[in-house]
Amino acid sequence: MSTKVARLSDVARTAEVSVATVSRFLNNRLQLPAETAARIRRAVAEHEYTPNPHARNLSLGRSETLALVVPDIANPYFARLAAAVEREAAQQGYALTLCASLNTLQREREYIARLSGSAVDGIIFVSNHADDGSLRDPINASSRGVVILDEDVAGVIGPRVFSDNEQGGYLAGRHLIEMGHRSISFFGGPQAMRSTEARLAGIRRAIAESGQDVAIRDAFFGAYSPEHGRACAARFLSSGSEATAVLVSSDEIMIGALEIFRRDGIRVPDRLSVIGFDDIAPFVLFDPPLTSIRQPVEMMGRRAVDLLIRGLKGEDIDSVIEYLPVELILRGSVAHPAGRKAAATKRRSPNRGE
Amino acid sequence: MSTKVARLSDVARTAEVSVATVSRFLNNRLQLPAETAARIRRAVAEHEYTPNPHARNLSLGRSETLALVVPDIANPYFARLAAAVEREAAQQGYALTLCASLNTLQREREYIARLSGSAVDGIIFVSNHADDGSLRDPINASSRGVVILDEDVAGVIGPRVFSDNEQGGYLAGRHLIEMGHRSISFFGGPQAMRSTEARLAGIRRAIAESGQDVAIRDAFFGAYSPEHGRACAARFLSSGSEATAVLVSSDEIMIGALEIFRRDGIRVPDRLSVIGFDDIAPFVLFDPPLTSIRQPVEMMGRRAVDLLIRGLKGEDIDSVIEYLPVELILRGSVAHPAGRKAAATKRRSPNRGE
DNA sequence: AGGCTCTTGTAAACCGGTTACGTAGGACTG
DNA sequence: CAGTCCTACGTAACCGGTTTACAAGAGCCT
Repeated sequence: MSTKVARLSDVARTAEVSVATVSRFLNNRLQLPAETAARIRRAVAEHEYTPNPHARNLSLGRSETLALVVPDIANPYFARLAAAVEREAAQQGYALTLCASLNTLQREREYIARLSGSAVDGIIFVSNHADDGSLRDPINASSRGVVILDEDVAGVIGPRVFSDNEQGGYLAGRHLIEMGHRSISFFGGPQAMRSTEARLAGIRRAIAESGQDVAIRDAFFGAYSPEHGRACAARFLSSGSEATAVLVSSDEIMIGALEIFRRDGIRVPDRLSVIGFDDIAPFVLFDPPLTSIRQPVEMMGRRAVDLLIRGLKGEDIDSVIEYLPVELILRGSVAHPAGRKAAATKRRSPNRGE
Repeated sequence: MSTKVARLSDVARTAEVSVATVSRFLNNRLQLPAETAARIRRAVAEHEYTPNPHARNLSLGRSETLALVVPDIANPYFARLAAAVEREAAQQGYALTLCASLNTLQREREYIARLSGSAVDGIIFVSNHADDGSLRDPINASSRGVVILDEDVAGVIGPRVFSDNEQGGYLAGRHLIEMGHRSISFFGGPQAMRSTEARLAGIRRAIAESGQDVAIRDAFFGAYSPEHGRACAARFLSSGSEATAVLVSSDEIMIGALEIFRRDGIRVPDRLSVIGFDDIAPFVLFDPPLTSIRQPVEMMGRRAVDLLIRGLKGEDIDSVIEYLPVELILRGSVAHPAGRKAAATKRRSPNRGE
């Protein structure tokens, strides 16, 4: 066991050629006669040579590494996103550096600054709150490729990948209206965020399209968190809302809201219908199984990586915006509103609403 | 906006000193008279200089980066672990590279090999299956620091951090026995794994300690996956098992098992008591809320990082093994076995078993 | 004045790759 | 036979930091 790890020059000496020859040969930038090639290969094997990545990075000016900035990987939604990103990155030969921003502007900016240096080749940026502009500038100043994923950061020049939130709101709204609801509540994310606005707009489109007299009552906005969900539910109940159904804008909010509804004995869907958004948590096993809009999380992760890498390779992707398709998963948490006929309460999804 | 990013030599020239002076000054390895220091600081600011990380890494031979090898980040258990690891690493000034092994030996070995080069300073290794020895050798050959986390890899020389699985099995077993169960089933993880063996041993200890005549019936072993959970439940049911309670060895297995139990109308806990392990999923909201052994996931992640970094700093940590304390969270999925008195069916945890 | 130690700084050698440019020798060409 | 091309490599200049070895001048002592 040698104490020292082999360098390129060791291999070159053993193979009796120059370092340039070895380097170019190993990087397939040079054809060599079989005999020389064999000598090099033998020397590589003998020394158990692997190129030093730091040297390689410095020399090439890149590291074949991407960074993912995400509010919190413990959150199952971001965990899934991260898994998809990692998979696609690995497949394309890139490593992935994970950066948890904990949803604070300060840490987001820190990461942007650090990564912009040239620690990584590109950045996938997922934020979870409205930007006051102090994110836009550092991102645009970054010399690296950046793709915005999942939630918009206004004013950033560069590609974006979202799920089709508007369509999600629309599908949810249409379903509720079809089921007979005429007064719908909305437990939303932060008010200033695009995802929130888009989902609300989708509900409105569904309402307009239905031609029915449907009202959105008690729309609450706040963080994508169980706390906010609890607060929504509490305010909803104490307001004596007349809404018969509620669209809950994320799994996290849902978890908090259900806790309160359950505590207060609000039966779902008998007394109140609920429809979720994200569909990451094992909602099949909830009581009742939750009808939900499913976000195309895997696809989002993969598309973001793919775009980023294409950008690194020189393609012009700055103006790409993608809206990936959501899906309505029918389970048991939406029924006809109380007081109406309870026929056909149970329906099954044609796709895979287990 | 300069097209070129500033280098150390640019700063040096502007400050009218040599690069060495700037470098040492910036790394606090040199006291300078106020006037010179100010000149350098001014030059740094003017050029918006940040050291090139690749060059720094090459020169220093380290990258202040750790790697986390984990079967699958989409799995909430590993997601939580990853979050804890990232947080602690960030706090100590290290970046984190994420590597998903997808639980395949091949990818695990690939990662070990790649990372051993010197891409990262240290590795936290989490596997999820029994090793046939082909992991042990590359890990031991690695020039980097490695800490084994969560699941043992036999024969590896180095520090380890586990949860106290034996104690988890014991707490679960004791609880079931106290509730009156005399025939207990075990839906385990892979048979050859330490975590599985330890949990089983814990149940046995509880049985021995109780002095009662308690039997472990229908112990099934397999992957930590919903599929395995479904299979366990199906075999359990078709075998007409006499067990009145089952210890389910992970959230994932639980999710699969509950699916089958629910489908077949097995009421929990009336007909069958279940107790989980991990307690990551939002089991509070399940029907019924699940009693579970909670693993100290955050602590595990942080301890692993802390150990690793201490090792990198030269401390001798090779023989450290830590077993972090688990906790029994009482909720509603364990009752007295059918046929017995149903008194005191509901109990609350003294800690925080909400 | 000569010899010391500090202070402040420099020049140059690393770290370990990649690559632009060059060249020696043989084959082919007109 | 000179000119040209191709093969098969070698030399040395990068990439951008850190650090060792060393020096010039200042202050101080004897």
